[in-house]
Amino acid sequence: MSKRVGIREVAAAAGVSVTTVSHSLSGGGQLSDATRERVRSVAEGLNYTPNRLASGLRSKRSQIIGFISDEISTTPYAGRVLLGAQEAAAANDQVLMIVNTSRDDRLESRGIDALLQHSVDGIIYARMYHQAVKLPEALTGVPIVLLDAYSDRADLSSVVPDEEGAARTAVQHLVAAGHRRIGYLNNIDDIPATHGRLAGYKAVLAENGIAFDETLVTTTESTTGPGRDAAGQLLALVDRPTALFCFNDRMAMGAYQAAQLAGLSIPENLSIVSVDNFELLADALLPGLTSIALPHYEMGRWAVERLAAELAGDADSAPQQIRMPCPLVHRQSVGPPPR
Amino acid sequence: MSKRVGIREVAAAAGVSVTTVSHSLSGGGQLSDATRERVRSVAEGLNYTPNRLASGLRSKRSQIIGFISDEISTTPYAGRVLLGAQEAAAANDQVLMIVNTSRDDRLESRGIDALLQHSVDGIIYARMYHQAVKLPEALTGVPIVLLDAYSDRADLSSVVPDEEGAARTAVQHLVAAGHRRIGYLNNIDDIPATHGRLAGYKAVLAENGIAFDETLVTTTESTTGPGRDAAGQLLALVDRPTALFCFNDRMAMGAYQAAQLAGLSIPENLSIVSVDNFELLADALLPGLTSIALPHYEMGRWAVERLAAELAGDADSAPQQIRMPCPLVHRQSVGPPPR
DNA sequence: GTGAAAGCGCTAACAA
DNA sequence: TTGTTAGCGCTTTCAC
Repeated sequence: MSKRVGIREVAAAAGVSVTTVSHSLSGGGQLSDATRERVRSVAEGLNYTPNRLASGLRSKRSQIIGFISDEISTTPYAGRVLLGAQEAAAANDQVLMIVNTSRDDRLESRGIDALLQHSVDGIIYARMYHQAVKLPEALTGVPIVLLDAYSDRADLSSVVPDEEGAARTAVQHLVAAGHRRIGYLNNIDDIPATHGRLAGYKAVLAENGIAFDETLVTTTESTTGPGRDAAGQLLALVDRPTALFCFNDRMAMGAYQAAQLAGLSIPENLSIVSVDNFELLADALLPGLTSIALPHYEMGRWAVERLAAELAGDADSAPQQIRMPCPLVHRQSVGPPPR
Repeated sequence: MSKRVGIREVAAAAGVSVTTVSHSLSGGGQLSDATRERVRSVAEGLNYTPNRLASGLRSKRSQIIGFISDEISTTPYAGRVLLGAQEAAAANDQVLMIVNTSRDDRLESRGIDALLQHSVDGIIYARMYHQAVKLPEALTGVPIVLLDAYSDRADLSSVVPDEEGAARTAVQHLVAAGHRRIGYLNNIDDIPATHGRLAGYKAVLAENGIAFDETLVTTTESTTGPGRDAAGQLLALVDRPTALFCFNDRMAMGAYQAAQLAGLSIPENLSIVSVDNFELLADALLPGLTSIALPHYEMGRWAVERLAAELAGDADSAPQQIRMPCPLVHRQSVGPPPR
C-alpha cells in the first residue's frame, strides 16, 4: 500500500499534463500514438494504478457490478453462477460486489442501499432457482439483469434455464433407448421447473405416440426421502415403468435406493435420468447417474455480459429474455428396457 | 437513481453547514444532541444516503472488504464461507467485493490489483480447504486475514478448522458406542486435514488403550469410488472393523456402497462417522450419516470480524491464529458393535 | 458548538 | 494535439 503513485506523478515523469495521462490510459481524446505509447510505458514503469474511487466519483462509472441473491449458499449451484458472473466481470475490467438477502425484505433493502451507496453501475438480481420475482421499489431506474428469475417488467433482460427443453432432452434420451413406459418423479412446488418439466415430459411422450398415463407421475417434495418413496410406489406397480425421469439428482438418489430395495439393478432393470448434474451425487452414485446439467455458469456469464452491454449502450436496443439450453451429461444409468 | 440527494441539500434543509451534517451523521465533532438529532431526522426525511465513493476518497476508508478465494465454486462449502463473511460484513456496514483466482497466479494478480484499485480496506484471503499459502508480494502492507489457510507470517491472523479435534470427536463417539476395532479411510493428499485427522484418530485409540493397527488404515483419493474400494478392502478382513471413520462424506458414501455389496447393514453390522456434514449427502444416505461439521459459516464470520477489529485498531494487539472446533452432527449411522 | 474552506485523485469541458 | 481548470460529494483541519 504505502504511498500509491498518482496520475500527477505520471504526468510529471512523462513531461505531459494530467489530462494527457488520463486520455492515454483511457483511450480517450485525440493524442498521437507516440505520446499515448510513451505515457503508457511511463505509467507502467512507475507501477501506476488508477484510483477507482476517484475516477468513479468523477465519471459516474464505478466499474462495480452489484450481485444480489436470495441465497448465496445452500445450493451447490450458486457457486457456479457466481463464478461465471465473476469471470465475465473480470473480463470487462469490472468487479463484483455481493449481497445476500436470505429472502428477507429488510436485509434486501439494506443490501440494495449498500450497493447504491457504493455507486454500482448495475445489478444482477439473482435467485437460486428459477422463479418469478417482484423487483423492490428501491431498484427503480437502476440497470438490472435478472438471473434464474423473471418478472412482469418487459424492459428487463433475464436469463433462465429452458425447463421444458431439459425435460424433453431427458425423456427423449429414454425413448431413444427403447423405453415406452417412463415414470416421472415430479416436484410438488408450484414453480416453473415443476410445470415446465412436466410439459416437456408429456410433449415427448405425445410426439412418440406414447399415451400419457397419470399413474406413472408422482408429485412430492424434491428430496431424497420422498423420491425414494415415490419411486418405490411406481416400482411396485404391476406394470412397472422400465425407466424413471427424476425432477432432480436428489430424487434420483432416492430412486436408486428404491431400486435397490426392490431388488432391481440399474440400468439392467431400470433406467434413470434426472436433472441438475450435481457431480458430487451423480458421479458418486453407482452406477453413475445420467443427468441434465443446468447452465449455472453460463447464466452467470450471460447476465454480466448482457448488463455490461446495456451499460455500454451498444446493446441491441430491446431487452432480451432468454432460456438457456440444458445439455445431457451421459453416465451409466441408462440402458435398453428389460425384455 | 435519478438525482440522489447530497449532503448540501440536507444542510440547506436543516439550516446548518455541511460540516455539521457530516458530523451529525458520522458521530464526529462536538455537536449538541439537539442539532445532531434534528439533522439526522432531516436527512432521513430527505432519504439521504451518503456517496461512499466520495467519502471513501476523502477518508481513505471505502468500507469495502476484498474476498479472494481460489475457488468460489466447486465445493458446496464455499457458499457457507461467503455467507458468513457477507453477513458479518453487513453487520459492520461493510460490503464484500469478491475475486476468484482459479489457482492461477495471473488471475490472482489481476484480482488483487482490481481490489486495491477500488481501495478495499482489507482482504480476506481464503482457500476452499485448509492449506498452507504463500502470500503474493502485491499484498504486502495490506490488512489481511487468512481463511482456511495459514502462512509463515506470524503477523497475520488466520482461522482454520481444528482437524485433530474433529477426528477426536468422531472416533471418541465410536469408542463411546463400544467400538474397539475402528477403521480409518484416510485421504492421500499431503494436506493438514490428512495428517491432523490421522493424529486425532491415533490419539483417541491410545487414550482408550486400543492398539493402533495399520492394516485398518487406508490411504486413497478422497472421493466416492476410492472410498468404496478402500472400505471394501477393510470389510473383507477376517477380523473386520466394526466401525469406520471416513475422511469425508464422499468417502463415507463409498463405504455405504461397500457395506451394501458386502451384505452388511448400517448401523447394525457397521457404524460409520465421517467429516464434512455435507447435508445433501449426509441426509440423503440411508440411514442418515453421522458426520462432523466443518465450521465454514463461522470461519467466514470470524475472518471478517477479525479484519474489522484490526482495521478499527481496537483489536487485541497480537494477531490471532485460531483453530475452530468442529461439532458432531448425529444421524443414524452409529450403533453398538455387533456381538 | 458550528462553519468556511481545502482538498481526496481523477475526468471532462474548454482553451490554446 | 495538448494543457488548464473546475468540480464529482464528501471529510477534516482550523478558525470562529
